[in-house]
Amino acid sequence: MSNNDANNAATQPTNFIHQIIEQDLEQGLEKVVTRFPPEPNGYLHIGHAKSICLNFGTAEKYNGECNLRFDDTNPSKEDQEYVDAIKEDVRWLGFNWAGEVRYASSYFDTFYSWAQHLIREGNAYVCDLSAEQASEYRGWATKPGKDSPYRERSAEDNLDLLERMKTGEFDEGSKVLRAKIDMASPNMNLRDPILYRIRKESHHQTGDKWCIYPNYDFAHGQEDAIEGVTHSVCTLEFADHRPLYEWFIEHLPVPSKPRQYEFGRLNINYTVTSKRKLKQLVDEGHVSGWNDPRMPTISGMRRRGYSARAVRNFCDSLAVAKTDGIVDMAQFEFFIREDLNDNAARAMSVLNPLKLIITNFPEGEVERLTAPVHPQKDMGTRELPFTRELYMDRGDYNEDSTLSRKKFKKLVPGDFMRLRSAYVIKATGVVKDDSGEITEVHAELIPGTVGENPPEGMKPRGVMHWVSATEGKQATVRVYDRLFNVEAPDKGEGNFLDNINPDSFTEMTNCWVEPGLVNAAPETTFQFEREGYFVADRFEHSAQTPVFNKTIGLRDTWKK
RNA sequence: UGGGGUAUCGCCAAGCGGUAAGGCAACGGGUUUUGAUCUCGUCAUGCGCAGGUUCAAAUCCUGCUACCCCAGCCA
Repeated sequence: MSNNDANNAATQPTNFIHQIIEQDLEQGLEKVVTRFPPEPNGYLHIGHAKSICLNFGTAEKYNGECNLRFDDTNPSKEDQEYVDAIKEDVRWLGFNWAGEVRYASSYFDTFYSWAQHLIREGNAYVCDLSAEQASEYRGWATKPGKDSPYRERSAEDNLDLLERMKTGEFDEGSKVLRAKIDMASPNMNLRDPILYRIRKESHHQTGDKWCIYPNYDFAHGQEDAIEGVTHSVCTLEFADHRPLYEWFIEHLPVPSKPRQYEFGRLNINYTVTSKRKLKQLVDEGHVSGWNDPRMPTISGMRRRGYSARAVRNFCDSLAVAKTDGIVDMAQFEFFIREDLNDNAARAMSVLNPLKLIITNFPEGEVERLTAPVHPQKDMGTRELPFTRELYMDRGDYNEDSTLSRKKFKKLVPGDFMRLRSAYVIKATGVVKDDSGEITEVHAELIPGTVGENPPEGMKPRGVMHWVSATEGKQATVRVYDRLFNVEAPDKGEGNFLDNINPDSFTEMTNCWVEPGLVNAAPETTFQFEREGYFVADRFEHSAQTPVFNKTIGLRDTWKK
């Protein structure tokens, strides 16, 4: 772990889960075991990152262990692709799970024998009610449910029926195994919850071995118990399930007694964190895939250029509490910029090129200037070829020379400007095409101003970036903006898709970068000075076809 | 109108009976060859509301109110 992480860990707010753990430790608990238990039915997103940092971070903090366990109890929604992606994402975030990856499906035999155990104890029964009937029998929040007519089947019959469900003798939906608890419980989860349902589907891990699959409630606590998990941390919506979680732990011969604790899931404005919605964005082509740089998925953030450290720092800054708030995207962006400012190499790139001719610099000549890779940290230097023909950004020139020096720190006719890491120049004129558009800006350099202040009276208005038109390289730059243009895209009446920002993606193919950049390895991050942070695309960048993604702009306090 | 949660600055929050931490954002000043960074400063007589207990309450009690979650053979 870097110093940065260590420092943050030291200032980390103590949360209620850590408080509980510390009490448990004082009372003799020997080892803390946590787990991150995703279902492989989609890619991980920033909300999962918080859970990952909490679970793995907690284990790390107390010298315990954290398992990565796939809660793969529903083959109809799951896929090996997701299993692979999730493993990659957890590793990329910088965490190592204890031992091998675990799968709920590898405990299916045990679950089955435990179901038989419940039946023998008179605590479970096979129910033939249809889904609709079962729903009716379940009652309403304020209305108690009524017992299923199949509730009093004999243990022998139940055992036999369950076995036949398992071997595929019955149709999907025709039978389920239910726990016999209390149809009048004010907690709906306790109204004889379903333990097994028939699903004649091939499972990504167990193939066609099973025709029945356990429900979440009949799996999760037992998985924790089998793995010796001490603190099973989940999100708030599972609080109502805790009594059921405990019921199974009490009624089954489990090897350990884990406890469940709930915390508030992470919400961020201007985005959605629901696997269902993210999948919809992918399936319907609103984004290019799960790793589209606009996606709040871990793989999307990675491709966008966010570092794992920035994501971790952000997650660690988050409170682990029971409030369900919506964190401001600006808070996340702070950590992204903080990390990139510290670690990204500086470079220059002209996004909207406008020719800048240095009229007093000889044609064909190349002056090799050097510039630091980072303005504060010692990260070495880089070579910057300076030539007669350069590119500057169109936005850095304005014909109105009456603009105040205080307010407009860019090039205007007759005034001086510093070329970053190079000369101070004076704008002397422009060339326009027939339509009146400026095609060239002409300027002359002030000799001796590289690394030196200009003579009296030539104080530059400001500093601007540039790239040699003859030595620089052409590149594609992809600019991303927020995917949704409202704070809470999934709240309110309409479809969340209606809130998609139509301008969230812009591709600029005529950008110019300093020559060294095309050789950058994919995923190398840069600060293009005065523009923002960019990353060489993980999949499409190459020396022949340089592609950079805009990660995030520089903080901009310029009041227009 | 059943059950389970939660309410402290624009946002996220600490606080666990002794007189409102911190971060983000915002707003001012300084430094600067990135309008970046860095740096200095400002930002809750107030803790959902109303009562009560106490020398002392965001913290305890009572009663309200608001919001979130639960009626999948999803997790």
